[in-house]
This record gives sequence, C-alpha cells and structure tokens, in this order.
Amino acid sequence: MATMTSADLRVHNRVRLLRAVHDAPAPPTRASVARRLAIGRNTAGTLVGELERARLLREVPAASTGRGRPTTLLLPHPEGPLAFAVDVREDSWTLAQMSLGGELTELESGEHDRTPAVFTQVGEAVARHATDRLAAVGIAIAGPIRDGRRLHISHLDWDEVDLDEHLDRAWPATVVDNDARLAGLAEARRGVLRGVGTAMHFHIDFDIGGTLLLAGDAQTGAHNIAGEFGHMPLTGSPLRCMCGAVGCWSLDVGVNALVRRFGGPPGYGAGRRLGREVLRRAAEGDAAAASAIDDNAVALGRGLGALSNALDPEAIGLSGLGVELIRLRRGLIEETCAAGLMAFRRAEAPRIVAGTVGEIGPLTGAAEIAFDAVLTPEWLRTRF
Amino acid sequence: MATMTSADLRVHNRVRLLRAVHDAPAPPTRASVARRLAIGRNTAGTLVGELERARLLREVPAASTGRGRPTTLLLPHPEGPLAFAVDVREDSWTLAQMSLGGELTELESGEHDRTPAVFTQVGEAVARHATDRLAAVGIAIAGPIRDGRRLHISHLDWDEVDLDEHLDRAWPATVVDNDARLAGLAEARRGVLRGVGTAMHFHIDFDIGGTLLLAGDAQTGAHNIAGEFGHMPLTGSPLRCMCGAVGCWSLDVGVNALVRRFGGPPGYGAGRRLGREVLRRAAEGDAAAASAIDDNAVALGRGLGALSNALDPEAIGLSGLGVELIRLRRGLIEETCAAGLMAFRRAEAPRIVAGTVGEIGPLTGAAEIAFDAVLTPEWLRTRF
DNA sequence: CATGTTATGTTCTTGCCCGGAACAAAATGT
DNA sequence: ACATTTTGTTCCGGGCAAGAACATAACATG
Repeated sequence: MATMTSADLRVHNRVRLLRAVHDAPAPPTRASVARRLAIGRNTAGTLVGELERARLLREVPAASTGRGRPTTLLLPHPEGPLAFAVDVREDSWTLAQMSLGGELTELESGEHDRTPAVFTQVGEAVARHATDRLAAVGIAIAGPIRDGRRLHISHLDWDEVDLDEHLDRAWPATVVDNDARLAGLAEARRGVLRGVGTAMHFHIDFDIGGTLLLAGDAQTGAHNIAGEFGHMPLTGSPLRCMCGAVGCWSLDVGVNALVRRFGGPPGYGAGRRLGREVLRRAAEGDAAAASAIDDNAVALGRGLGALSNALDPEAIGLSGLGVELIRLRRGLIEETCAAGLMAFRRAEAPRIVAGTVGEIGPLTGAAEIAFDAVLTPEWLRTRF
Repeated sequence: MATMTSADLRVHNRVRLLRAVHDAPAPPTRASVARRLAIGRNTAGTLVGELERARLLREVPAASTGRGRPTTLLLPHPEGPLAFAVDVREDSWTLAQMSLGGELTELESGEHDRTPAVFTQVGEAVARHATDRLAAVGIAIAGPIRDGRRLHISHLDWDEVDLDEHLDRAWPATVVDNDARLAGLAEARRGVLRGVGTAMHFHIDFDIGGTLLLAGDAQTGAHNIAGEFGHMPLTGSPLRCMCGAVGCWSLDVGVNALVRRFGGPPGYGAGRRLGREVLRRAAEGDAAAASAIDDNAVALGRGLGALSNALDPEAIGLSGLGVELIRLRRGLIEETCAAGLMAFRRAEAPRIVAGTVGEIGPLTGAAEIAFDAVLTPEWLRTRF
C-alpha cells in the first residue's frame, strides 16, 4: 500500500485502465472499461485521451451493438510498448513478442549447444528484432532460478550459472523465471485458470514442476525457487533423485518415469521421443505401455490429493504430458486424488483441468511477467 | 485495487495510519509514523487530529529522546474499538480482548462439554463483557472450518457442524478460523516471523497443522481449509489416518504419535498428559522416550524439507510441541530437513525457529483477524 | 546562562484529481 | 418524425496532499 498523493491517483488509474485493456479477453470498449473500473465517463475520457497521446492506446470506432451512441474500441497503439518473451528449452529456444492485450507473435527460434552461450545467441536475436517499442524481456527457463539470476539446471549440468554474467549489459529490462511456473501463470492469466482465486498448476514434462497461483499471481517464495512440488516424497518411491533428495514425486510422474520403466536411452531428445512412443503404443493397446500410463496417472493423482489437503485449490491445471494424462486417464487421476484427500474434502474436490494455452504456455507467461514490469506506476511515469 | 476518488484517498491514509499504529511493536510517535508512511508532518497532523476526534487514537506527550521539539505518542483511544478473541480448544475455551496496538487481556475462560453448545456458552461470556467498544470477534477453533462456517472436527466427532446455527443473531461481526493457522498468523504479526515475506508455520499439538504466510497474511485456500500439511504422506507411514487418507505426516509427528508409540490411553486430556510425561522421561534419560522424541524430530525434519522444496520459505516457525522439539533436537531436525532439501537449496536452508508468542498464539491470531475486519475503509467510514 | 542547532508542529497556498450536473451527439425503435 | 437509450463533452465544485515559511520546544555548547 504505497503512498498516494492526488497526482499519484491519476497514475494509479492510468495503470488500472491499461491493465484492464491488457487483461481483457478481447479489446474492450471505452464505455465498458469505465463501467468495469467504476469511474465516470468523463474521467475515462480524460484518461484514454492521455494514454492515446502517450502512444499507449489507440481508439477506433466500435461496431454499434444496439441503441445508444456508439463508443470506441481500445486497442494497443501501433507505436506502443512490446514485451519480448523467450523460452529456453533443453536444446532450443524461441523468441516472440506480445503487444498490449496479449497478442503473441513468434519472431524467431533456434537450437542451442546446451551451454550458457545460448544467452548470447538469444541476445543477438533480441537485438535483431528490437526497436524502440521494446519495453521489457521475459525469459522462461526449464529449471530453478534462485534470486532471479542463479541457475541450477541439472539436466544441462548447469550447477550455479550466474545469469548476470551472460546477459549483456545492453539488454533491455529483463525478468527471468521458471518455465513451469510461467506455464501456470499463463493459464491463470489467459487460460483455463483465469479468474480462479486459489489454483495449483503443474507442468509435466520430463519431471513435474508447478506453482501455486493466488489471485492470478504465481507464488515465488523467498528466493524465487518455490514450486518444486516434484521434489516432495509424495508417492513412496525408494529411489534417490538427481536433485539430492529421496523419493521425489517426479520419480513416478512424467517422461523420466516412462524412460526409466522402459530402460530407454538417456538423453532428453530421445526421452521425449520415447514418451510419445509410449503414449502411441498405449493408444494401440500395448499392455505394458498402458500400465506405465496407469502408474503415471495414479502417482499424479496421489500427489494432487496430498497437495490439495495442504493448499486447498479451487482448480488444478495441468500442462505438458498432463494434458494427455487427463485425456487418457481422467477417472484414474480423479479416483486416486480423491483417495488422498481428507474425507470431508471429497464432496467438493478441486476441479482437475487441462491447460488451454498449450505449448506456448512458458512463452506466454514470460511475456506476462515482462508486461507486469511495464504496467506499473514507475514505468508509466517514464512515458509522460 | 479499488476505485479511488480523492475523498477515498483520505480514508486510505487513515487506514494506513491506524494500521501502522496497530502493527508497531510499541506505541509509535506521530513523527515516526509520518516518516514511515512517507507523508508530510502537516498531513500527519491532520490525520491524527481526525482520528483523535473519531475516538480512535489518543495523543500523549512523548518522552523526548534528544534534540528537537518533542512529539506525541499515538495510543489507542480509551473509548476506541476493541476486538474480542476466543480460543475454543478440545475441552475448554478462553475469551480475551485486544485493543489497537495489540495489547491482549484475558477476560474469562471455562470448560465445555465437547458439543457445539460451547458456542452458546461463549456467546454468553461475550455478552457479559461486551460494551459499545466491541467492534469484532475472532474465534480460533482446533479444526478445519470450511467456508468460514462448516466445522469438521474429527476428535470432537463434529462432522459438519454449521456454525451459523450456533452463533446467535445478536453476535457482533464475527470471523472464525483454524487455530494452527491463527497461531502462525500471530507469529507473523507479533512474533518470530514478523517481517518475513514467505514463511511457513506449523502448530504441533496432537497432530500438525500449519499455514503458508505471505507478507504477513495467512493463505486460506479456496474454501478456507488450506493448511492441512499434516495430512500429506511425507514420511512413508503405512497407516490409515482418521482423516480418511493414508500415510499422513501427522501419524509420525505430534502427541498422537507419542501416544500410539507408548500405547497410552485414548482421550485428549490423557494424551496431553502422556505427551508431557514422555518429554520429562526423555529429559531424565529414558531411552525409549528419547527414541520416541528422536523419531518425532526426524519425521518433522523430513516433512519440513519436502515442504521447503515446494514453497521456498525464508523461515519456518514452530509452536506447541514444536518449541520443545527445537529445544531438544534442533540438530536432528535440521539434518533431516537438509537431507530432504534439493541439494542446491542446502547452502541457504530456511531458518527453523521457535515461536515466541507462546500458548496465546491462537488467541492472538483470532484478535488479529478481528482487527483486520476493523482496519478497513468500510469500517472506518462508519466512524466518521 | 545565552545562543545556536535540531526536530517537530502549524498555517497557508497551490496544483491536481475525480465526481456530478447539464447538455450534446449518435445510434436504435416506434 | 420523434422518443429512447447510451455515450461523449464541458464546466464547476469539493477535497486532498505537498511544499514553503514560520513557530515552537527540546538539547548542545561555550
């Protein structure tokens, strides 16, 4: 709750208005935003006028919907700020841009050599596409990012890579976060978890990562490394995990569990292929594959039940392999989840839902945190 | 982010000022509050004057601390609002009052018959002490409270008791919450977790309950039943828990685990005595008792490590039996916690700290949530 | 003991903000 | 053609916090 003078009030309302435009599922009208924010038509007129002169919004006549004087649609200004989003996966990366309102456009993608040199590569791509419209960059990385800079990515053998040493000083304002958390944030802002007050989201890839989502924001923890739900001993596995702990949930859920089961080849590209292969064989009736999928679903459900007792979500989103598991084994997941719930919770169990943002979840989330840095009083002040 | 007119600004700042007085560890001076809120001395003067006329604050000359014109101390007004707090335990209850600033005074206590009739009893006690200063009542109850009204308390055999049927219509504004969560809230507001951005707190009694504390607020979940961390399968127990799930952490941590180990008598009063007895015998060198304490500490540490991976707290508070466990077995708890942490977290493990609020934690937390209902623009408007 | 220093309180002015009222404008419905 | 509905626009009024200047009450210094 920051200090407020009457001048700050204007800034505050400008931010609210821009945030309303950004968060709307479709471009809203000036009149609807005024109603939504509970401000007068006169005030809305003033605010929109200022934001248009600041090249943040553009007004175009709206198609009339009935009686009454027609109003205008609020669109991002053609010279308005853009957020860049980068998704750094285990062997490739993608660069995209998002404009106010959430429209995402892919700009470029590439492979990388699994060393931090990828950041130089990405930096060059950013420089190629950057214009003076670029306001902030968000980066999604498949691993924990302590304090927003120190990377510990076991599957790339990055133990404590300091991001600041790899981001050129010429980089624009940059925020970095974990891909699973950003996938969850994307669902909370623009997907199936929109409007849910308390939600959990899990992104299931090789292992399982996730985030607690409260009122559309992802919980980060004290060192920005919250969300490693996959490294809790929820399913009784006796194995030691490569994270250093024993019995991690991730040993039983995700592609790695399938790879271990079928003695597949190591290596992440190969593992991903094997994962798809197992899904395909299960669909064709292969009993061993089906049983592996069953085990994955059961382990997933057990963990979801346990975590629901602790965090009481209204809904649980799943992405990555989780979408397939819901499609193939919804009943099994829900049953095992219910079995893990305290009895009195079972009547009102959390909804388990498949993410709707899809593979661009991390990219979308990265763009959202970049915009979060833009839609602030501080940034807005630079524009006036 | 609510609507704001310039008139709301004044209300907003009145709330901020009162909140600053309430949250301060000791009565603050007018000048210090002005600095803290970053408002001018003139504005502070106006605000304090208004709040004094509204019988919310009283100003008394402050002892001078050095050079400069002496300022005034901001104290609760002698006719100002009071919050009542009730702690309903398994066989007894306590009623206390809190004034602005956090001073807690016990008013009355009693036994009860383990039926919801306790609420009638408590209601009569509240009526005995209520004056027109009473602004809100907070109640702490040892069990989950779904949606703030439906109670599921297994050890009292309350399956789905509707609180609204037992709270007389004449009751003042009342908020109800779980005792473990409120104990954590008390530590976050007035105890060892004050100022910690992300914290977990666990109240260890017969079993273990807790809460995630974010910026001094307790996470409630979608149905107000978050925090049942004790009902996650974190320690590999094969037993079925009376909650309906299997392998709950609470089966291995808390007084119930000691009772089961020593085949002690059922019943909560007896269990509590046995718990103290085991602690005493362990202190006297009894090997079986010491081993039981060890097992409790090990199970506690394992769970804390697992949960820290997921939630990344800066500090973990413990109350109830947890205070004794820290005193007797800090090393063991920290070791097993570290073993459950992902390796890269071990260098910066969460601090494990004993609560400092003590047995009045639930009562203090209940008073805090009652004051939370008072220190709002809405309530304040009724006072002007 | 007189004077300077420091921190705070008080008063007045100024710039800004939002809401409300009244009116204008642009569409639909009859 | 005219009423109705919804929105945009203009102007005014009440209100707020900041800043400057001054007043005040303590301590510090010699």
